[in-house]
Parts: sequence; C-alpha cells; structure tokens
Amino acid sequence: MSLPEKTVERLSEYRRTLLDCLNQGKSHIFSHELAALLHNTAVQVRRDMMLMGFTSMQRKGYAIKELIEAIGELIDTSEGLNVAVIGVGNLGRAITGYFQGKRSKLNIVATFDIDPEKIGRMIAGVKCYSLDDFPKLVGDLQISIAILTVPPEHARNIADFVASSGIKGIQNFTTAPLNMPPHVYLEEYDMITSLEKIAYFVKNHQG
Amino acid sequence: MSLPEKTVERLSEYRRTLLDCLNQGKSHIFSHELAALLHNTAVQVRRDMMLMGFTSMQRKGYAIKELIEAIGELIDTSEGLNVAVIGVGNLGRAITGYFQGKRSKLNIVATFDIDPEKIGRMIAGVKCYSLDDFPKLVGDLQISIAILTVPPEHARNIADFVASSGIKGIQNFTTAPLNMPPHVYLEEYDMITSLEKIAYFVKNHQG
DNA sequence: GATGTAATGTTATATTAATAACAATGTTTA
DNA sequence: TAAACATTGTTATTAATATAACATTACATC
Repeated sequence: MSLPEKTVERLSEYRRTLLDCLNQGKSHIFSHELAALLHNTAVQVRRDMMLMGFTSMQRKGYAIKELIEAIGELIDTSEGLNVAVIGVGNLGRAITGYFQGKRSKLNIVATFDIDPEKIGRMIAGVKCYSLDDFPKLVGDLQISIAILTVPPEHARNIADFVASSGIKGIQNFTTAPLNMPPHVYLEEYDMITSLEKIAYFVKNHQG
Repeated sequence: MSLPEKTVERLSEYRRTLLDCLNQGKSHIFSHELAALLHNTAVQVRRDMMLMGFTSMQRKGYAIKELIEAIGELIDTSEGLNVAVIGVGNLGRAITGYFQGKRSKLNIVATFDIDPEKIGRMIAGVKCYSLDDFPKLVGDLQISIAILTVPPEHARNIADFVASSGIKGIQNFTTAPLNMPPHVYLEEYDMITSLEKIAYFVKNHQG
C-alpha cells in the first residue's frame, strides 16, 4: 500500500532536482539524466517511478512538470502541513531560519520554549510561545509535526507531552532515544552518532 | 572485516547510554536492560556484541566499563579526530556550539568561511579562517573530517575543493547531493527530505 | 547432586533494499 | 521496410539488515 521509506526519501530529492530542471527550461528528463544529477543509478530511478506508478512518455523521458505534481500528490497535503519547533536553542533557531521560505507546503508556524526571556519574542519571523500553551496551539494553528531541539535530559518528558497533544509526527534532534506510541511517526537524527560513524569508517579507511 | 553501518551507529548510541549507567554506579548490564534504554531489542544488542566480538560475564551481563572501552577502541583513534565546519551560517554556528565539550575524541578545531566579516572571528570558541587557507590548515591542524554547511549552490565546488585537500570524511548538511571519490567517506543528511518523509507517513497515517 | 531457570552466543529465517537482467516498444537510419 | 538502437517497465537476483529460534552454560534451589 505505502511506499518504501527509501523511495519516499528519494522522491523528495527528485522533486527538488526536478524543480531546478524546470527552471532551466527542460520539459522532459531521462532516467539516466536524473540519476546523474543525484548520486544513484538509472535503474533506481525507474524502479521508484514504477513504485509510485508514474510512467514516461515513450522515448522522450519523464515529463518534469507532471512528475513534480505527482510527487506532490504523494507527499504534500492540499492544505499544507504545519510544523512547530520545540526548544529555541542554537539548533532550534538555525532550523527555524533554515526553513523560512524554503518549501511552501511545510511551514514552521510556531516555536516553543520554557525560558521567559524567549517567550513572546520572534525567532526568524516565527513567534515563540510558552510550552504550556502547546496543547491549545496545536489545535489553533493546526500543528501536526514537531521538531524537537531541547536539552537531552528533558527530551523524553517533553516528547511525551508533545505526543499526547495530538501531534502526528516528531523529528527528534536530541541524543535521547524516544519511545513513541504507534500513531506518532518518529524520525530520529543524532549528529554525534552520525559523526562517530564517519570516524569509524575513516579510521578503517574504506570509502 | 568491518562492521555493518547500522551496527556502528548503534555502538555509538550504546556507548552514550552506557556512560550514563556508569555514572549511576552500575557496573554490569543485561542485553534486555540496554535494549530497554534504547528503543530496540535484546537480540539486536546481543548480535551487535557478537559482531564486535565482545562477550559478557556469564549471568552478570556485560561489564559496562570494559564495553565502553571496547567501543572506544573501534570508533576512536588514540590521538582523537579533528573536525572542521565549512560555512558559518546559522547551522554551522549551531553545530559548532553543540559539539563544544561534548565528546573528547572528536574536536571541532576550526571553522571556515569566505565572508571577510566572519574570518578572524571566534565562533563558539573556535576560530574562523578563510576558506582559501583550508589546504594549508588541514595539515597544520590535522583535520580529517569536514562538516559542510554552506549554501547549496556552492556545495559541490566547495566539497570538491575540500576533498582534494586530503580530507577523509565529509558530513554534508546541504541539500545538494555530492559525488565524492571513493577514499572520502560521505554521509549526507537532508533536513527537508527528512521532514517531507515524515509528512508522507503522517499523511498515510501509519506509524 | 539433580532440576529449573535466566541469560547468552550463534545459526537460521524473514524482511527490506539495491542491483542486475531482459523483453517490449517505439525511433532513427539505412 | 528492416536493422540497429535507446529507453523503458518489470521480474529476478543479490546484498544488507532485522528478527526469530534454539542449544548451551552456569548459577540457584531443592
């Protein structure tokens, strides 16, 4: 029924690359061309197209505009998806700024913190609210995804609190591993682990 | 010969959790205890232990101190590994600050930018150099890993430049997909893709 | 000392993902 | 119009990863 995780990741990357192509005036693209722009193979591209049920124009390649739309239909929701950043430290601030104006269908609509100094301020154009008001604002602002950038020692509690407020997905940037109920889609990214992994493979020098 | 990627990732996570346990006065830990602290299973833990060739004290569980050291021998180098952050935007700054004093064997020793305003300044205690000086400083400061946080339109060129200076590993935080020679270990993390993936699975509500 | 038990290390199976193989189709070129 | 070619969609194979199954060990208890 639903697509493999890795395929979804690639679709997101395809779309971004395809938008560039469209801006350059291209209307169609071959599987091997798209593959070359990313770092994978033509077979992989074709297989992903097959999995999402998208077919090319024979001998002309894939119609770029249509493909972008097809990917959008899978990933985007018509109304767009609203995102909150929990924890306005350096990382939270950086992420909020990073996303501003990047993607139209994924909007960071609020940030949250417990520090009275920060509450009420604007962070890269987005207002910072008290974490206490989160449950109410989830409804008011239609927030469905939370990005967690709090100190690791508070991550579990805050994640549980956030999850119980009706959030559908959490992106965890803290080093604390979380345990979420099955109705919350959890994605974790651990910078330190990521770097230590590089260190291991650098040490055992195999690229 | 070398461990599977996923196992290496988990070893990094095990170690961090084990350090907490050690600080709490524990000396041994069972596979199911460690599994409960992270979000995986006892079998997975035992299999990882097997793969790294670490055995427990019969009936007492794994010796925490020894296990931490064993993981260290795999991941760390005795001299430590020096890391550079390329691109001192919000994200670069956040990452630099984030790592300060976190892990003793992975040190961010320099940041680089092309903006004359930033060059010479200190970023979270780390000096910012001109990117032009990178090849020289790689040798002087023994840098082996580069974290890339530059604007996506410059990512490819800068990555090639950085790779040709003798870097062994790159962590790419830009949205531009990179193509590196085989002797450079490349790890990519794309925040937007990550969030769009969450959006997809939230939309197709299956946790 | 025999029996039950808790935990391990390892082999076997299932799942997921990537790669390869190849027939089908339409285009070009002779 | 026939032959060669480029490109696709799909099935088949391989590789990587996670999960399950299970024999083994040593300790505790009777």
